[in-house]
Amino acid sequence: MGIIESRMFESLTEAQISAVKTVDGPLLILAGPGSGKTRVVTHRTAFMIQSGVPARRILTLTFTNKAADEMQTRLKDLVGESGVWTSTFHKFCSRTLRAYGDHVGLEENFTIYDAADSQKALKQTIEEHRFELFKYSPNQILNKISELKNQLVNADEFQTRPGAPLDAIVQRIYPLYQKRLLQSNAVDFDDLLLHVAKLLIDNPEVRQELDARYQYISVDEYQDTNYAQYVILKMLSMDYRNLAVTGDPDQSIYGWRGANIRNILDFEKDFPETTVVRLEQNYRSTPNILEVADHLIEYNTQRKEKHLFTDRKEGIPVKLVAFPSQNDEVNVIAESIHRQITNGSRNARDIAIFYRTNSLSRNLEHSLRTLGIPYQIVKGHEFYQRREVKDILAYLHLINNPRNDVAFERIINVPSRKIGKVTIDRIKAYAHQFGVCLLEAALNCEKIATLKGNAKKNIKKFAEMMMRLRETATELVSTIITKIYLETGYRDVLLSTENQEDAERAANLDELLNAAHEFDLEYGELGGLDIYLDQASLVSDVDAWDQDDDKVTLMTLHAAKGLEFPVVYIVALEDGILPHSRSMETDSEIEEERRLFFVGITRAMEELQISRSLYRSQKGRLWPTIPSTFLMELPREKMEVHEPRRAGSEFGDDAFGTMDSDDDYSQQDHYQDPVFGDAAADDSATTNVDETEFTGQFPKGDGIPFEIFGEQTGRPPIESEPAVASGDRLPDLEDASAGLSLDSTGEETDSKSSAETTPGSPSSSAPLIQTAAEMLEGNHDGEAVDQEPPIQLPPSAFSPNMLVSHPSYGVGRILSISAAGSKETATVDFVAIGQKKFVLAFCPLRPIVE
DNA sequence: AAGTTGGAAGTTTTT
DNA sequence: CTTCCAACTT
Repeated sequence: MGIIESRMFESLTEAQISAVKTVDGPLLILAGPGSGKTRVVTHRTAFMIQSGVPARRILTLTFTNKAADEMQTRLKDLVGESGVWTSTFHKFCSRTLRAYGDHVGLEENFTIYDAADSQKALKQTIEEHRFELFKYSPNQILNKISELKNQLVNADEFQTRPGAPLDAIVQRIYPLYQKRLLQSNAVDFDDLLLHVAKLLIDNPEVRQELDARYQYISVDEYQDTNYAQYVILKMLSMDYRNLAVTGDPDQSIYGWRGANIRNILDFEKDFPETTVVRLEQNYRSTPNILEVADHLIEYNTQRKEKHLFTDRKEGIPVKLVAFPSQNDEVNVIAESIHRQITNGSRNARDIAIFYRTNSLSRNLEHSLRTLGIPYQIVKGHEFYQRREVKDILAYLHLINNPRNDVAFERIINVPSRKIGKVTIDRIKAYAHQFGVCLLEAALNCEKIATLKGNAKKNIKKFAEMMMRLRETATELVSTIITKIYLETGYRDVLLSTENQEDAERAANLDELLNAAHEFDLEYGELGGLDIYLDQASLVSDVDAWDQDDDKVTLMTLHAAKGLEFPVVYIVALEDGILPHSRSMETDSEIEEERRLFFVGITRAMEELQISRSLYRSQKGRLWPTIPSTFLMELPREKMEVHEPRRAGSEFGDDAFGTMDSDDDYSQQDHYQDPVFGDAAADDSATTNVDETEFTGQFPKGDGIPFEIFGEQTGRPPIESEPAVASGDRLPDLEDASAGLSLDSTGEETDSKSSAETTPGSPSSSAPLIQTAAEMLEGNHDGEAVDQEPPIQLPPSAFSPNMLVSHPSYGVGRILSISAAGSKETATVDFVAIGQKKFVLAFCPLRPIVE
């Protein structure tokens, strides 16, 4: 062992070695981002095996299959095939329940309901008992039940708080929902943990047995465990207290799912004999990136003080950029990525873009696709959420577990069998009356008096077909699926139409079959229908991410945890997005949002750009944004900042209200101003690069009036993006030097980029604004229209002889200006169409900075 | 019974 | 903007 041991340790630091060598007793590894945590855990496991711990006594728990697979692979590299069980929490619980489920009323072929299934089950419960929900949604009730389950509160244990109407409703529904799940031999996600925890609490002999089986347990991402998981770990570590947990309180981002950051903060109280190892050296990021992360996270109070350090070279500054519009944001990022890839400085796989909400990926996708940049969106559920896939899975579920009523209802009439709602209701009534599942009721359709004629015949046919399919349950999954296709004709129906969409669906079904075939090959004897369905139910988003695929990665900040990329973009640092509007109520929610941002920042190895947009569309409307408060918490003097900055002096007075001119964010005040709004402020905006003055990054006259309450004026909110004028190409990540030189010269314009972008080129001629009428006509591309969209500009922004651009008429030169004040009018000579007159206060003219 | 249409509502993160 | 659901038509 000596030789192996020394080779194994040679690449580790002292702190890491001490963690690796602590095999017995509780161990807490506080591992900062990029501190080589996975290496430590795998080396530690390898060390245990070499020290003689039987591999089957070791259990490694992670949150995602991706993480579990990686551990497995890396362990294999160290010690070869070992037989250590590496699993996600949920999968571990599922396996445990398939063996011991009888203690909690489950048969081994139970079904795992996903979120949609759970919601259907809840809705069925509500419908069946005719509950009045008042103002509450099924989802709110489900969330509450989920919360209770995470706290291991059973249906019969729930104490309502006085004066909480939701509690009262939940108290009545929860037991019935739970009863329905058990009757269907089904569990929801939370049940997987709840049942196992209860099983261990209520059955000392089982607890003892499992404790002895898993004598060495190690847990990844411990900061994200909830109470149920905590109890499970505790119960499994009573006789054999060899519990090693790894985590970072600063990366706890699943509080909303019941994760309790106290689990890690209080670990030493729970296990007083704990060995604590701190891994604070970061091997991933440059000092510049690390400092931004460190500076930010200092604002949190709920944490263990930790100081990240690194040996790495300083690298380039982190960029902080404000874009005029979200289209600019995504386009500039996409162009930047495009350049990096085409000039060979980066591979697509080196680059990632993170966002707070999935909906933000849409624009990014569009921009990347336009430039032909390969990308992958990390959203693992997507495939399994497709209708056709869910339908076939429902057949599989029903074959595996005939009591799965949700599956039954899903496919009883898919493909169409002329079985309608009335018929189904009659089956349900019978099932309810006799306490049987829907499939059994269907089998007994002869006995259902209300059914007759064709309805009865069709039901019977369906039930008999299901019984035939049931006989295939023990065959290979791919065989079962093939038989489903044959018996139901589902795939043929799709192929029989000319419909392109149906063809795609059929192709997806082929893919499903292929995947099942691969599963059969991979798992062999260890596979089987229930294992397969577990796989399908317990995928996490990040599981779908393919590290080796040479594509730009797009993912949520949540999904990004545990990963790293040389180049990272984080977008939409805006109030209400990050921090998210639904997570701004309490300090602890804000702190979690801050940790989420911290996680995003610390994924970056070499380059990082953080951006926001001055406008963002939501629900199809364009709104002005407020910068995220987190942006104020960054060490701006160490960063490369491209933010619009208020310069009231531009127009000689403080027409836009009082503000603290030293504070970039004081412009927030202007979002309240119904007349000039922030857009006016942005007009005058200068860009602050490293706190120096105007650099011309933002054009004058890109002002857009807006109404906070768009409806009140009868005019819809702005529905098109405010465009960037030519020559105002924003700095991007790979353009660091350009941005910095601007800074140093203090020059007003970026002549280099204005030369690149000719006025009138597609990227610079997007319409400033469209009226509702234009929208209706689909006039998006700046064709001349009679109606001039109203744009307000500060009067003094124009002067004779100035070059201007108009979204419809293109480029022109101002000939003269008349009648000063609010009716100030300009006569403009357009290159394309000749002279035109405009009232300056209400026209979309913008100066072209020369 | 099935398909179509209209309106309303909801939109965080995910095992 | 999207999705879901209810009411309507065929």
